[in-house]
Amino acid sequence: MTTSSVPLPASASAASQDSVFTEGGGHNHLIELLPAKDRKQLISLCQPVHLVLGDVLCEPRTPTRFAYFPVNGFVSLIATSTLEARESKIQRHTSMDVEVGIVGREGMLGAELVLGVMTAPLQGLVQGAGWALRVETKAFKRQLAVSESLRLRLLRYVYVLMAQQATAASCLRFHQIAPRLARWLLMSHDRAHSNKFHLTQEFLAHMLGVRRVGITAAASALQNSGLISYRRGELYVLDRPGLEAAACTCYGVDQKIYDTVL
Amino acid sequence: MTTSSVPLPASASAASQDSVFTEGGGHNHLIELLPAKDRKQLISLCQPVHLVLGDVLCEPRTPTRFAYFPVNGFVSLIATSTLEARESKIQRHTSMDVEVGIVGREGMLGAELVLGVMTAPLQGLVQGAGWALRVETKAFKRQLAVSESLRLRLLRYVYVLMAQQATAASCLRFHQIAPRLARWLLMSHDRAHSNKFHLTQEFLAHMLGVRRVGITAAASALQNSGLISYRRGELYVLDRPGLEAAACTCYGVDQKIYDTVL
DNA sequence: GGTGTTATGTGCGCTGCCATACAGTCGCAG
DNA sequence: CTGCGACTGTATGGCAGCGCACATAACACC
Repeated sequence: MTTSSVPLPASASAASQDSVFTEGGGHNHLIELLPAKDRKQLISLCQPVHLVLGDVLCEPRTPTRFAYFPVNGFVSLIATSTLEARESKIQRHTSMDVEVGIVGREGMLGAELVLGVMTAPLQGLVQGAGWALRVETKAFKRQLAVSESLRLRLLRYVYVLMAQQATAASCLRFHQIAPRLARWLLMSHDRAHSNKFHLTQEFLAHMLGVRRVGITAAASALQNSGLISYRRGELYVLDRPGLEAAACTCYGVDQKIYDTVL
Repeated sequence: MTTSSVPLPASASAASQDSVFTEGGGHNHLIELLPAKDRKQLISLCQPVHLVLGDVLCEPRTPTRFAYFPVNGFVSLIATSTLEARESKIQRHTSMDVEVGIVGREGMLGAELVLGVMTAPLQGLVQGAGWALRVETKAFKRQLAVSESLRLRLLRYVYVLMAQQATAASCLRFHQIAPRLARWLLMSHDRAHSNKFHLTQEFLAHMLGVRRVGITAAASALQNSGLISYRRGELYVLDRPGLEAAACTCYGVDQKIYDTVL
């Protein structure tokens, strides 16, 4: 439920002991891009926290308590929709949630604070365990007020988030399960810095907003093509270029927008 | 293609002559909410322009030349997606575009400028003819720099836009054509300030990202229920409460977010 | 090793939407 | 009034994904 705020590796020596800080080269990209002074100020307000798989960091329509800058882990942004009974004669057992964005080292969770709104618009679900820098809402807003470079940088990130959501919308509407699954794996692969994922088909179904059997079919196809392999909650990316070919172009679109804007 | 920049009613007297400025009570909501000084400054930079049905005010990945504050007309934000041949053995003739947001008197087109990005993320298609206040990118950015109330207000609007897009994503994924059509009509009704629309089924299909025959079926159902009536490009809203009951809850969700944030 | 739990694979009937084609119907210009 | 273009209604066949039910496989723990 709650994020485990561990005793932490605060100093550089402690960090070098902890593999999660050494592998993949360190920091959150948004923070890394700040001028040294602003970066240090912000980091001094943050505390490292461990993101535990399955933790919910924020819920829609509830006050934002922290902003998170993922370093190693990553978080899914999930839109929840209500079921209308009239729409189907039978009760729908699969949930109506669907992922509309992913936040990893390249971004931040809590962008609404930059817009002056204290209420989270989406659910934030930890989808890859790891570390993040966390800062309290109040301190973060104070820092936003004094650090223009921070503000400007994060506003541009908000643009990226919006573009990502727009992409997600048309992707959800038009693309089939298999290409969407491939895209999802690529996006996670980028943020996990590992070829190995810990996830079940049930979870993937939840993310893509489809039935589990739909994932079974799509994942089998990808496995038979030699692009991935998986067994009981462990999934391995075997052929990344192959996955890119199998994914819908939405992957490249998102990628490109991020690169040009940030 | 281009917006017709008409000779215009610049003075108050000219405006009182022109019915579009009198009916519905006047201004753009975002502008109206500004303190008098900031409002006047902004308005002095703007020129009224006529939004012509079908005009494209901005294209994705191209520089933003103007920001628009609709007064009477309204604009659809449209995401364009590419067709992947592998996804269907037969060529798809319906377009892959879909609307992910609407901007009317309650909002603005060109919110990316507030985020410090000069490139439009989506296509802006005039969907209801009418008037808007238009301001050039450069002047607008200068004004943003000096008017904090403007900046804060518009940032909050960006939040609303994001929420709208997230809603659209899950709506596209889970809801059927008829409720989505009802929702679309309600959203347009709110912004058109009229019970009469000028639109074809072809156009509606384009907006919802479905085939025309899908619209025929859904619209027939709504007409048979006495909620709307239409013939050859003219559509009338007959029973607004009935439409609200027929629409998916996404309508209410969007509404509520706007009310609480702005 | 046995047992319960979790994860994955399969089958079946159904529905909602798709692609395509074509037939009315209305409005308008010649 | 007549022919044409634009708009709308209807029909046919197909497919992707749905709800549901159940079978198998791996692991985890005693």
